[in-house]
Amino acid sequence: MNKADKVNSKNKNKIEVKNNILTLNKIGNYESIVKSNNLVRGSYTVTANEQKFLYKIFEYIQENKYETNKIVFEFDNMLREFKDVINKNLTKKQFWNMLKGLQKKHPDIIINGKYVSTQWYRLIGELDYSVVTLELDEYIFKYVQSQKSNFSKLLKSSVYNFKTFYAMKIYEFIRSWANLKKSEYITLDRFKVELDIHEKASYKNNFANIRRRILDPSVKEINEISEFVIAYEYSKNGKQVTGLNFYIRENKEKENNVNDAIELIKNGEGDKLTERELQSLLDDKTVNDENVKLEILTLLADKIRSRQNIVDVDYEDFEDNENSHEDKASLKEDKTINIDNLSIEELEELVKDESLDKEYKKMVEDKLEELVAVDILNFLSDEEDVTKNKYNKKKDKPITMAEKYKAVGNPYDSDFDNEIYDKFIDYCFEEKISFIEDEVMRRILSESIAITFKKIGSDKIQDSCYAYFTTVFKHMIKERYKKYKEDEEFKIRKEFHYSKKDNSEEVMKDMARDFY
DNA sequence: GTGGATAGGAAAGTTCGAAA
DNA sequence: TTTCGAACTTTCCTATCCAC
Repeated sequence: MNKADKVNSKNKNKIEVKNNILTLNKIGNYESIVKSNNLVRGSYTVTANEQKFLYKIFEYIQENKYETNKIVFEFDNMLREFKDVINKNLTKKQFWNMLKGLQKKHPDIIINGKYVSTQWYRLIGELDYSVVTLELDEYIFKYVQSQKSNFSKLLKSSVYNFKTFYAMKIYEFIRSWANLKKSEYITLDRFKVELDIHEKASYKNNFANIRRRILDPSVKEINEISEFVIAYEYSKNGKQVTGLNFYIRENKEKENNVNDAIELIKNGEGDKLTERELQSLLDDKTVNDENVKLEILTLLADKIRSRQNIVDVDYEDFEDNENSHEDKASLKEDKTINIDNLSIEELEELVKDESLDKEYKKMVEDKLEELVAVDILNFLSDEEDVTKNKYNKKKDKPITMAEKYKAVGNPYDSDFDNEIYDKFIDYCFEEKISFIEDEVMRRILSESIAITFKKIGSDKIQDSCYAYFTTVFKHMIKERYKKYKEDEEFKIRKEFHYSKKDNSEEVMKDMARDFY
């Protein structure tokens, strides 16, 4: 046993002895905070730090077995303890302002089955940073002080580690259900009320925002930090989301994983851990061994260093490479003809020249493709400039569906020309390009191609039309690639498709569509 | 004070399903 | 079957928070 282990072991003994003394003296549960479900299911919003302060007050009441709702504490002591749980510096002035700010907030708590608006506490005393007295609302005090029935136990190791208020609040819901059930249904309306978002414009008729900003981040945080693994799904009435089903199980793996990981590090096998696992260990407050922490940091630094040297050769063709632009620029200088000022006809002549340098020829072809694309756009638009999205302009009133379909056509229209569309798909596949398929795009494509055929009908224009769409879709692919490159799902899909080892046309088409 | 992260609001765009 | 409004999703901009 090395020195650090001895120190840790000694500390561990100290903690055990302390806990035993507390248990014997029935002083209280030092691992959790208890909160009435009437408070848990109340309707209120506070900031994450304010919620942590409230937890601190509740903890204070329960540890010191308060009998009255006047809570007295030394300002400096409370500030020190509070700074420990929020993990950041806070000046006395900031802490005082937070106390005053929280006083002004009005939670709706459940009293006799009904929501009643109240305030958390009244702040008694002067601004001298000495002793502070908080006079809690009598019901709030009762809901925290008395622990007879209908209470939820909140683990300190979870609540003090959450970063967002919504994660804390949803964790409280889960805690209030978890003793009884593996899943729980809550109506969306009630969920909104309890999170106090029912009157906020961005959540009122916007379930996507609730998912994106509340549900998904909170579930992620709860799964990473708390003793639960949760998931949710939503139920609908027609199109309208009406309720949420939460699925809950205990995260037994979490504790085991941490212990296993520490064991690996101690055995000198820490490099088997991923960057994410190491980061998670570093953030884990249960990891106290300074030697282990140092080793985690070293491993993490190595991982990051090695990652930065990796070149993604598979996809570099898609990259916008600064150097390649410089190469092209220098290439241009070597030539006597500057292609920037040439017309389509001149470029078409030039591209026929077989003596051209291969790279220079590619430049000429690209330029030609670009000019043809613009030409086709102008041709298709007649007088209007279709490169500008007419629906992006701000309007006094929103465009109706009738107006929209009048402009781009109704995709359910029976005149929709599937034959031309299918030809285009084949062309895309042969050229190894893919595209986003949706109703409006489908219609625009079909119409554009049809107009081109009808007006000119020559093979040349047909090729130019394809060339234009190729340009557009290559651009779309490039944009999507940038997003996908950072996306874990992309890697998983890639592995999945390669593992299929099926190169049939159908599978390849599906694959292309999936990727882009 | 500054800059990055997060939350909120608004508007454009998409999808679904009810009604004609 | 067609039309089109309601609900949902995505995107962009601004405000606020928070760490340095």
